[in-house]
Amino acid sequence: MPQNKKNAVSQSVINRLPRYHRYLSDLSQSGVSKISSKELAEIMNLTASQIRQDLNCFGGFGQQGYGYNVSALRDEIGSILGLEDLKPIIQIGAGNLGKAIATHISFSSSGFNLIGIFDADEELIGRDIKGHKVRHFQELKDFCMEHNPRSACLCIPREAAQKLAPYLIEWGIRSFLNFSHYDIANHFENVAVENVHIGDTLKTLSYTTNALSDKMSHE
Amino acid sequence: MPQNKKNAVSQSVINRLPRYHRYLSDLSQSGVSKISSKELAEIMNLTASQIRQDLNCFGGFGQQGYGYNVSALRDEIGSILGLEDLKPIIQIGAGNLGKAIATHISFSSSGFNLIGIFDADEELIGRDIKGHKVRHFQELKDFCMEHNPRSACLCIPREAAQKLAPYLIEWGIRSFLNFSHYDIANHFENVAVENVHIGDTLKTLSYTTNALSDKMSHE
DNA sequence: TAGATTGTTAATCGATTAACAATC
DNA sequence: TAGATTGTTAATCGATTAACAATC
Repeated sequence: MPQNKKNAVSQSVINRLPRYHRYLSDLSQSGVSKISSKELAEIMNLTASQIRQDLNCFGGFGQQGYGYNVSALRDEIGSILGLEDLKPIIQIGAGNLGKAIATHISFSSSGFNLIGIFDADEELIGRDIKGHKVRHFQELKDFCMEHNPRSACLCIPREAAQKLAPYLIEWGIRSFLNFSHYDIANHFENVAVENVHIGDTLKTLSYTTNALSDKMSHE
Repeated sequence: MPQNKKNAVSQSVINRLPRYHRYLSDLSQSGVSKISSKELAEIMNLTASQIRQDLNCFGGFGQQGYGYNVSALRDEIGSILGLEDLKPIIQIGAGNLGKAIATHISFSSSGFNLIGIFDADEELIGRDIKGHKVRHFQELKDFCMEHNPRSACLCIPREAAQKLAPYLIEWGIRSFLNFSHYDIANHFENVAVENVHIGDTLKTLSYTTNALSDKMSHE
């Protein structure tokens, strides 16, 4: 039972956990064994209050008068995030983006185990990406039946995602890392979706870039 | 003057603007010319109230009793985001991720104009990515002096980002699309940073995936 | 005009920060 | 013990939702 205190932990807290995990891993590897919420807050540019509040959603991991044990806390957060039990995940799409994701991202350090890569492009079928032969979409159903992945990483265009989503869900997929512009969460219930829309992020940067120039020129 | 009403628009609102823009573009292309906040809310899975509240940070773009003109509103939001004036941007890193970003992302539809790609790996120098010859880091300073980019897309590991950041800022870069784990915003002032940490997103998905299974098995 | 829907103010909700007693 | 720092409650702040008068 990973969640031992409050029943519902807010999305904002959950979104901060990976960053805590990252900083604590780094600290641990630099040989830091003990840290206070105040020190960590300084490093991460947060308030000590927020850190203590966040952690206490899951339990009391510190010691009064002392602080937190860095590696123990890192492990606790890793366990809350479910990073130890590697969940099988398939990737759909082996184009430019798909290749980069499969090569660049460490699924295994994020709680998943990449077990297959699929594409529709004959050109790509059979190629090797990180030790995985790219398989044809035709094999998807049988593969899902056999290996029971519950998660998928979608590196395909919106139309393909829209077409494929109902099948994936029928075949047991329940959680998605979604790079497509198809809004899965709006169309299906009881699915977990994380969208990565780099174009949207760039547009936000466009706004803040302009706002920054405005600000600087008014000073 | 893009911001004509309130002085400070919250980050939450700004983060929603690209999604509005995307949906309105799609609607416009599907031939929809008029929409009410209620209808748009339904499609986007938001509340009508939030949409009206968000838009009114920037001005009154609708018409009482009628609703909003889809393409006009799309253009207004595009203009707020600064998508028309293409800001020169350079990309640092032409590895797997860099290649995918440069190929996959349309900078020009997000307010930027990619003017150069750089890497340190001799192996990659001179290669062509989307019509850009990959240049060596050595050329960075002169290139910045000549073309005056203010923005950079960092597709390099943390150590490289940490080493390079002070130089980039010295050479005039003020805004970053940051794929590295180096926390630029913590170390420099008056810079605009958007971080893309796909590993963090995956870890969040790991949590929600487990939470979902728990939920489903308790029903 | 009557109906619809905005722009905007007020009420609610949730998240962050501050404060402090508990305790190592 | 005295000092430090947590866990936790209370206060503040901001964001979302509801309500409604203005108006097309």
